[in-house]
Amino acid sequence: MSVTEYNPAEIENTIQESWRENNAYKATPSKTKNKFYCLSMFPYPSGKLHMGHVRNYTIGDVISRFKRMQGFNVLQPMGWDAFGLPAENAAIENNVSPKKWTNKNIESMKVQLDALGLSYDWSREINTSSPDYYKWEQWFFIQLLKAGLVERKKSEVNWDPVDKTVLANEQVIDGKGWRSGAEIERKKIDQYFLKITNYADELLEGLESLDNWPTQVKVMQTNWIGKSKGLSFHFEIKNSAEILEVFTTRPDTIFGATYCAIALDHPLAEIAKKEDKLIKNFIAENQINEKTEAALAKQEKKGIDTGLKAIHPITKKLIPIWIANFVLMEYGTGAVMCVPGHDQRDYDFAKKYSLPILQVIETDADQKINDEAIEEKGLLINSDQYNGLNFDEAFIQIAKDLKNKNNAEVQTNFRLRDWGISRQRYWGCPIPIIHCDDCGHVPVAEKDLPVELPEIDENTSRGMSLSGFDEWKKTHCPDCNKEAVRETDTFDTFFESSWYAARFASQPNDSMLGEEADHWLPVDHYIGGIEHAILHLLYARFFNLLLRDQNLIKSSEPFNRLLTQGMVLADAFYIKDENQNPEWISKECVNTDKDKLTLNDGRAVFKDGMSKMSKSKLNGIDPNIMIEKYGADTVRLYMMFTSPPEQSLEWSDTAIEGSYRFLRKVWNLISKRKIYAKEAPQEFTKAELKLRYKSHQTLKKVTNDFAERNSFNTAIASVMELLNAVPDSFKANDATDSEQYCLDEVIQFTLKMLSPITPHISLFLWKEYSGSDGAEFENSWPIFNEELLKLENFQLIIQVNGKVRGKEILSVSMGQDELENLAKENENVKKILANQPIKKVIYIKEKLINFVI
RNA sequence: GGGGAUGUGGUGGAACUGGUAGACACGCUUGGCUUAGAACCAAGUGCCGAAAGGUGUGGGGGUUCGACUCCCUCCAUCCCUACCA
Repeated sequence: MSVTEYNPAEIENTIQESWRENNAYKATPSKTKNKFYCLSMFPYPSGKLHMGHVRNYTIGDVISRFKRMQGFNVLQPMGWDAFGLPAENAAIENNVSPKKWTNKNIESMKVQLDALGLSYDWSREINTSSPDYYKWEQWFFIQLLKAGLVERKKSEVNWDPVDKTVLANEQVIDGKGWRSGAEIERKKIDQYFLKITNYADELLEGLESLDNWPTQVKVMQTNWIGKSKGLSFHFEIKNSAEILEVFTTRPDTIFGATYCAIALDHPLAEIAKKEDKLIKNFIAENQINEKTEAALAKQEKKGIDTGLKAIHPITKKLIPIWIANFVLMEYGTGAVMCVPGHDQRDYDFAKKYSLPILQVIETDADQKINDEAIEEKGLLINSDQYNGLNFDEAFIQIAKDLKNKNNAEVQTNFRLRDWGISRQRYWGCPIPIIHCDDCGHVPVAEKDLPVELPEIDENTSRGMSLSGFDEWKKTHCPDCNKEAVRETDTFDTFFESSWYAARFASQPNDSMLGEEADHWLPVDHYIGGIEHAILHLLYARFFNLLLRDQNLIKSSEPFNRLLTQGMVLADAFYIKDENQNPEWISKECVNTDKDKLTLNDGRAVFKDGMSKMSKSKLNGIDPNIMIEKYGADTVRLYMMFTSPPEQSLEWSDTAIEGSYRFLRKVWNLISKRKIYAKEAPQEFTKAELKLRYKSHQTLKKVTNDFAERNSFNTAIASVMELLNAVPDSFKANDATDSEQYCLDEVIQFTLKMLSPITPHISLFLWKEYSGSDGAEFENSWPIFNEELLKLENFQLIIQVNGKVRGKEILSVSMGQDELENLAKENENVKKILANQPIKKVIYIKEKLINFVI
């Protein structure tokens, strides 16, 4: 065979063509092989693959390919999370229907994915915007409705009064509509909710079984669900028949309650504002128009006294009731008891409005509430009959005493709220409900499913919602056949992504899921961005329980093992405009002269450092261009080599050259060789045994890195080390038989170990090198020989007082006494010990000895 | 504000269970090859120091014979915060 240059484009086309022809990655249930379901979070079809996708899908593909080599029957599907806001925005901007826009994007992104050499079973492709898919979502919603897991209630949305449309949180910037710039209003409308709180306990307990999930994700979900035990009780109000219901997790601090705070729209606030103009003004001025949790928490805390006095349930003292902008009607009862001595938020508020602060908990004698609240638990003081009790004792006693007065209930509370699933949009799955004047809100008959989206008109209004489709809305009541109207809200797009994993496993035409679902489920390995740690992953776990309880699947958790990959970052550059504001520019426009960065016109360019690749910062790197330049194998190798998967990855134009160089090195070594098919030699020289040791040790490490640690960067580094360890003489033309045999071992292991990461070059070289058709190559993983890993000698590290002072190569058969004496005799060690008495000797077997003097 | 993470040479990172800090790469320096460049090959490369040696994992403190690793505290950056996906 003639030696040619490494030409990735040619190789990759050839290999990808052969995979396509052979239907190489189509998954069918097997009775002999164990199944392995590997899933990467499917993308929103924005039109262009970005480096974040490339990284995500490469990780999933490496795991899939490795498992396939280990003999598993692997299912790795891919599809499209096709509903969502960007399609509507594109429609408004470019006058193209969301459907056309989305489907075009899917087409081009599929080509891009294929160019990466990802081993997907495309026969299972899902497009969530297709009626075949969302039909079952609608059907399932109706089952949930029947099971009492759906609630219809009023809830607030962001209303843009100029564009006359509901806005997503990200479309509200500083309280204003992103297009209109109008002040956003809060509007209450009827919406559907899924009762995820019914499953709060099970979602919490389920986390304990997820041994192969990152702890951080489990902690985040635990905190998000936020289970807490507390006391629910009420205050009576002086000169009023009303009562004030509150919940607290710290009943031990009840003697420290010096005021109560209620929400702006609490019933008591409504009463108070009728009587007092100042209060009315305060409420009007403090209406919140941005309601994300972050925005609420950062706003200045303001309040006003209602003049109402609550009667402390134990001391009977009167304490004022304030209206406060940080208390929300939606959470709990919309009212809280405030203990400024032991809650920092209450403390700040009390200082601001000169409300009394009492200390009722003592942690140690010195700690006083001079500058801040004491939030730790301790013993009760200034609490009459409860003085001296600890938290648990006080909780029980106070709960009991209040209960006896018919005013308390021990309650378990969850921070988790029910899932609001209604969206006032066009490009989503229509909620299958019909509103009838006589029969109320009636589910669409199952025979009439799916409720399909209407085709869109050429000229769309600015705000996009189904409510504008008057003809489509008109229908008849499934119960009484009277004229009725359709529900015009669509599902939250998290709905689609909550069950796609199951649908990939089984997609019958006549039902939601078939028998094959339980064959593949649960997903064995799920890979996606850490940004989905809470919402998507919690909703998907919730849906899995719903599917189980509807007897559609058997497993209780959808994802056995989870890998959350970090973001892809790149350098971002900007210039300053006349107001010193940054104006982002693309890297291509920047000239580097010595240390100065400039534009062509000489203006100074500033470096922002590494930040997430984004459109707005113009720092995205186009995967296509990189694939054209270096080939998919290099891009994949770079992605896997340059950072551990969980961490963020910093793009570097020069570093990717290094990955390309390595593959060229592999090519140059192997492409000019043929397998040296002779019998194994009987004896090996020391140098040969050393290389064989390295080969098998590397294989052992790489196997562990792939299978257990998901540590691909270190796996690649060890393969590089192995190739570096081959002596030149072994590669020479006059190498001995046994040298060639050892080199063969290196080559075979190397191609196998690289195959999951760089599948094209590996398979191509294997075929050429072995002269086989490569059929078995992707289905077998080599086994290392434990015998070759036994060592006769080891290196002993000699420390004095924990500092390395010498190293000795010693036999593993040496006893500790002998070894200790030898260590003391080491020239440098001897000098430092200088005959001083040794207080202590610490010996770590075959590793280290430490003399303490 | 709350929750979660991250911080190691000029750069990306390694050190898996408390036991040699800097593997493997990128970059850089020197040399070879070349008319020249690219590519490739060889040697070197944490910092201070001529060397001996000292010092060094965001800052400060602690536990330990021994700390990148465990504890306390502070700082910086990133992610999520329920209608972006």
